[in-house]
Amino acid sequence: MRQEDFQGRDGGPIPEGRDSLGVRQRQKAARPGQIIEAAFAEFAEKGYAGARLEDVARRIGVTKGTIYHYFPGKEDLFKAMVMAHLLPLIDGLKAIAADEGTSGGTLLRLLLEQAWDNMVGNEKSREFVRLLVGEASRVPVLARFFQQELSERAGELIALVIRRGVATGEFHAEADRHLSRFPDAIVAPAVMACFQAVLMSGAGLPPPDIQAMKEAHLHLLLNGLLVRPA
Amino acid sequence: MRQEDFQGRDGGPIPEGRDSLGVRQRQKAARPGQIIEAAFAEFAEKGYAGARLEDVARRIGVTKGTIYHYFPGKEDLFKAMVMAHLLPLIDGLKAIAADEGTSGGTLLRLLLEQAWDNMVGNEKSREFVRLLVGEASRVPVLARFFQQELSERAGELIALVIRRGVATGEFHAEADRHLSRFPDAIVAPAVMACFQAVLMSGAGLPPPDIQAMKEAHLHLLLNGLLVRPA
Amino acid sequence: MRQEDFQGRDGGPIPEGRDSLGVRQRQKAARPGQIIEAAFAEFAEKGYAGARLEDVARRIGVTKGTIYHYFPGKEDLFKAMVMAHLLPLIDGLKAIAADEGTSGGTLLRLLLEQAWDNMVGNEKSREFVRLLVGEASRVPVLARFFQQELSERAGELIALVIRRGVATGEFHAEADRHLSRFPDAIVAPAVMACFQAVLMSGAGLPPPDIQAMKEAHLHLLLNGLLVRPA
Amino acid sequence: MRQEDFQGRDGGPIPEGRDSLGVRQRQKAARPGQIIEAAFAEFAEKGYAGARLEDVARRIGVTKGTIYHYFPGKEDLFKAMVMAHLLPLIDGLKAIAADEGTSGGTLLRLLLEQAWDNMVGNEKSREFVRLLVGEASRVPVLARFFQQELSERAGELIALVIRRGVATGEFHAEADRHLSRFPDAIVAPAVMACFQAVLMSGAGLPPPDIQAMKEAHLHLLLNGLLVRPA
DNA sequence: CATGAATGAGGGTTCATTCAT
DNA sequence: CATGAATGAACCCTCATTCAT
Repeated sequence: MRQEDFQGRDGGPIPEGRDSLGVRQRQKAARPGQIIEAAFAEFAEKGYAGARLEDVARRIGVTKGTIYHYFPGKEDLFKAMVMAHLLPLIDGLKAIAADEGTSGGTLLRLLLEQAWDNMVGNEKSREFVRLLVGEASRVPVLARFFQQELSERAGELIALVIRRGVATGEFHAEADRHLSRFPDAIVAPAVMACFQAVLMSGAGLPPPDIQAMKEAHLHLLLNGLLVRPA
Repeated sequence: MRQEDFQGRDGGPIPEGRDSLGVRQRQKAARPGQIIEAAFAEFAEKGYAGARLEDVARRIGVTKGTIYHYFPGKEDLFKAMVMAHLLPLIDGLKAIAADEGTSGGTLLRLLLEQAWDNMVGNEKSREFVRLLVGEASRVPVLARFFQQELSERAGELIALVIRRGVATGEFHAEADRHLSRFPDAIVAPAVMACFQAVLMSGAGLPPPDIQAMKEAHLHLLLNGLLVRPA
Repeated sequence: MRQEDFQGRDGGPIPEGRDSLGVRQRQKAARPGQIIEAAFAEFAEKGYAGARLEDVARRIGVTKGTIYHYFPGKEDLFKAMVMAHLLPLIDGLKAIAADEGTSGGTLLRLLLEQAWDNMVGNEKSREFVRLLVGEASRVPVLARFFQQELSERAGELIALVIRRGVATGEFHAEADRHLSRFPDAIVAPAVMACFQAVLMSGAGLPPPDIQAMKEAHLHLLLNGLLVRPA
Repeated sequence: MRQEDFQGRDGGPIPEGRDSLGVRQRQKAARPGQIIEAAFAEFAEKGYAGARLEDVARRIGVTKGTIYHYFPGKEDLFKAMVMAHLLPLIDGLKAIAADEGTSGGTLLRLLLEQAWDNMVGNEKSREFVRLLVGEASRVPVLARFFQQELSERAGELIALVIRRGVATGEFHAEADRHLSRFPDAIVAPAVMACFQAVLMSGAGLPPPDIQAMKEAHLHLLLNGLLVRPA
């Protein structure tokens, strides 16, 4: 895995093929999306190095060679897969950021709601978070993209939300001062929940109660632990 | 990697070789620890499937064969390496748990202090956290061990700390009710900080200010965001 | 590449498409020639096994499938390409052979002139000679064809020329006796020049002075080295 | 096949393993030579791209992997094989060049004698000549090495021989003037004979009479064709 | 104890060939 | 006629594992 230049397969998230076309045409248009989806499942299950392109192909009923019609190689497929999952998240962030006239508290709740729904809410996204943490940092171009386009952007958005809350008197000023250095602390419990769920699943144990975790997160975040903040 | 039965390499964390023995004897006693250390470095850098035993061997100036004198195979080495890192963490937890007569607030600070120092404080432990999340959950026996011996135990300890704080009036009662379902939320920012640091490193960017992050964590945890809790 | 039966693509050297036909018709008629030309370029550059039909196709702006409309497969294309280059050479030989009433010396000069012009004179033919030597002898049907239709025929022609020269007193009798066993020795320097030029090109060095080589060949051939032939 | 830096496996031509060592040791020392020999046979038969490393391995009763203990990859093996065959030829040239006090005629005979014996005399060397012409020029580093270390050196030696013959009055002065531009013309018939033999073999025809060819070469070279040189 | 030669089962990648459109 | 998606058989190369020394 080397860095190289890098082009996400743009377009919507995992294109699915139009219609009103011959069977062959429809299949062709759908292939990249199918492959990416299968690749995600395979990479999530086995990790980057452990995944076999032949298994990716088998998941969608084609042969290895077909993958090479659409992606130059394993690494490019991995990158494209990561990008296909990252772009919607970025769009989600942009959507919230565009939401101008809202109070800090509401915006925060919106942000966390989305974080829990998009990241923790379903098995696939949890696996994706794990994959990102586990493998993407070994692919410099992905690490950089993630850091700049998502992590940093999220940080700025959170900082903005906090500042707005402070301005309206909802949040206390100390929060701004501290969290501007570590805005991700705000969403950390959601990320943590991903791992916990993935781990329980890996251990063959029953999954945790995600709704309860989400509420715990919200409550802790807003109120903290101390009875009487100094 | 399949589950199979599993035996952690007995006791101490990464045995280092006693003394008052011939050089050969001392080397022999030190080997397992050396190998485990080298294995950690290799696994952290390349991931489980991407790591090569030959490279592990080269890191300590021996050849492949030597590793097979001490470990039955790659997977066993991986397990032993994970265990060697996990056991001290468990011991740390036990030590705190044994600390009976302390107030909730102090105990919490102690707990977090240890979490930041042991997990986020140095590059190696951050990498280990990433490795655990990224790979260990694919090894059921490790996932189970981690879940039962560390995660669950930590959860209980945190719950205990909270309950004690509530009992002494330091923490408000709501905290107990919520966090008993998601005690790891308490340490989530520390874990998050690991990823952030690993990711920045992977992206070739300067590392974040960990001390500031730690303070942000503490402050947020204790005070929350809201000015006046309803 | 196996021997199998073998059919040279009929007549003319690299058919080029007549005229007074629709564009489509003209294209269609021209295709085989285009393909053969592209195939030659590709085979010469990469060798038989290293050549890719897709690259052959790309050279003339069509796709792989098109080639299969005109040739049954890679090996057949190779054979056809070799034949297309061989046939004109054979015709050249026949033309000279038909030239009855000329002296040995003139005929010899004619022969060599043609050899240098057709084989050494331009990059493509030099590459073809190399290809023939390098690959065609691994295709029995081509080796046989070349041997019988060109090599042997050339041998006979040369022998004839020598005999005629001896008869007219131009060449000494010994020449006939010896060269009847190895008539190709006469043209060997021209072949050698091909390799030398190809090799210089492969080594990234400036090409040799072909005109000077040709003169050296002629002079050596006619006069030999010794001052006073016994 | 790319150029890259390049190191011939020095040493004698195809080392063969000493003795007075354990079986394993003896085998190990012999392996590179065995592999190179097998590789030559395979490359000669199939060409570079057509050769399979597995078949090379099978020829000496080992498996594919073994080859990779001794050579980094296919191309390196090819280069090493070519070098192993080239070096002795170069040494032969040097030996002749060192032969100071001999007349031009004798030296020339010596040179040609060696050329015929080393290049045309046995099947393997003929195949090697073909391989060199057919493939080596596609490997720039080999093309360059061959050109500089063998071709050029041979040219200089031949030029020297001619000049010496001219000085002693054996050869006429014209020869020097012409052949200094194309010294390889002197040995061209020997090279030609290689192809002819390889081709006959490829065509499944009986091999030519090499001794007669050699004599034809000698005679033609010394006396030329013309009865009375103008 | 340690070495490293050897194995052999893959896994990534290529490409001639087929065939529905 | 021409396309290019899809196949599948190889082929290069890797590497965990074994074992004679």
